[in-house]
Amino acid sequence: MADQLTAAGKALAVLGTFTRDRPSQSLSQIANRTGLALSTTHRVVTELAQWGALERTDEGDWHIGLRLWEVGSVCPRGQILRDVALPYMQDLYEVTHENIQLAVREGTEMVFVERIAGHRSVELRTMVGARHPLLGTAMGMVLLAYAPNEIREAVLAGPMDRHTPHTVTDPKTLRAMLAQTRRATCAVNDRQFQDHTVGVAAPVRLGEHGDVEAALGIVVAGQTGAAVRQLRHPVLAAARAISNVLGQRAGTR
Amino acid sequence: MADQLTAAGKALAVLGTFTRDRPSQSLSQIANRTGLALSTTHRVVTELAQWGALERTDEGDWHIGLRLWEVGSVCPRGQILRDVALPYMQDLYEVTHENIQLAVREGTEMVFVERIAGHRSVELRTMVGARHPLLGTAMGMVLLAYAPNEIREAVLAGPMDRHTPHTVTDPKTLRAMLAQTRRATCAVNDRQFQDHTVGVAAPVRLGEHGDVEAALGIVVAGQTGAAVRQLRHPVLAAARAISNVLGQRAGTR
DNA sequence: GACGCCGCTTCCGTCACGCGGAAGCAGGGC
DNA sequence: GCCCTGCTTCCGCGTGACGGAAGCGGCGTC
Repeated sequence: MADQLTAAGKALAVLGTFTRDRPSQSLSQIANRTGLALSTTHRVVTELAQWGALERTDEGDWHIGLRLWEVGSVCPRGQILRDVALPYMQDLYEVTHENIQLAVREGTEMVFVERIAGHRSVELRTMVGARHPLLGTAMGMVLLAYAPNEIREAVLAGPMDRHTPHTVTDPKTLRAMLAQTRRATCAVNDRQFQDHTVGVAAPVRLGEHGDVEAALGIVVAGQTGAAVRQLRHPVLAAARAISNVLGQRAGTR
Repeated sequence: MADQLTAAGKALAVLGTFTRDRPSQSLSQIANRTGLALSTTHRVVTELAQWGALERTDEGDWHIGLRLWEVGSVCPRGQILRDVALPYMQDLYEVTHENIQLAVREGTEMVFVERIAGHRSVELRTMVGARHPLLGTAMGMVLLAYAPNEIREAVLAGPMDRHTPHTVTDPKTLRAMLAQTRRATCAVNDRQFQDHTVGVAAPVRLGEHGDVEAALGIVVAGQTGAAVRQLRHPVLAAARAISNVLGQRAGTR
């Protein structure tokens, strides 16, 4: 994280050092990670805190402030999307009691925006706010299938992680699966990411032009075949319902 | 929103102009609201966009970017609290099918952090990310009951909105209600905010010292008396469960 | 209790970076 | 074609940001 030397850039660099794994850190840790001088860091941090972007713990460490969360929650592809989708994810969860997830594509990755995980569902590795590659999951498959060409090519040309023996890494097969995803308006991931778990995902359209930028997915344990195929309809219906609400909103804005 | 004249401050001022009601705006709108010169605004906005804090719509308007949402989601009292609480709110919702809400206190107000609202529940006015005064709601009563003295005094001395004929505005009565809230570890709001709706709320403890900084609440329509009293136990249990998880987390951090 | 270490805070002189007026540009309405 | 509005780019001036260094305070050590 080199110094671009612009004042606002330093502030953003400071904010960027906070992650889910490192939600709070001391002044010198921030200084180290940003490469800024300690005194500079101090000034920037103090100013951010004054505005409410950062807060201080009793121990003197710093963490992201509620004010910044509030502003971040105005993100159309973040909290606002989440707010619209949650009731439908809710319904879906109640029927299935499995993990329900919502993600948006950001470049060649996806960011998890919402997740409903009751106590009875499979334990998942992903977290809200986390980034994840597109390959290897049903949600990623959906996002990739409807992504612009350059994104698709970049991903298919890039490195591919093999998570399980079932992970598909052959570009030709992947292309066929993407075509199939577009045809069926939904993707199924059979143990490609984790052994014993199967995912089903469907596209959510947002924006004025109805572009697909989000995906709704469900993850279930151990089942294959007919049981999974039955999940397609509720998932598709929920995704379509969310898209409809978003479309209406865009119109009335 | 006067100019404090510091560079980072201008960037923050720009971010601060985005609200739920105004999620996207043009360059000149931002310039007007911040009081910055157009060229300055342009430079700042461009830089924020480059980092990912802002994004541009096809129409040329600006809105909060996903990157900022990601950073905001690292807020302990925001998304992280939400992630811990959601499964329990989930369970509570499934039993009741009523609105379940989570809020944290920020000064003399509260900020809604999470909300589960199925299609069958009462329509509420509040939104996730919104601020709200403490008086007049069960959740606010809980937050006020456990707030530092100076906050409590400030609120009781301040102006009080009367929402319905049932709204309590007498400081003496309010003090008695706060004491009762602490005694019962939960608050009940009988039609003080909206006619025909009743709220029940319980404290959530977070932070190392187990301070109460959040409240879990439920809002139901039309009922009073015994039906409401029965809600106290599940709400209390859920709030306690969330507090426990948060306590353990703080220990292992 | 004195010493030293470490991390945070404050100070201040220098200098480059941010500032905003003004000019240029693109769209679109009359 | 003209004007008007809103966005973008340019550039010289002056001020606010920079970071080295000194000061401070808490804590562990001898």
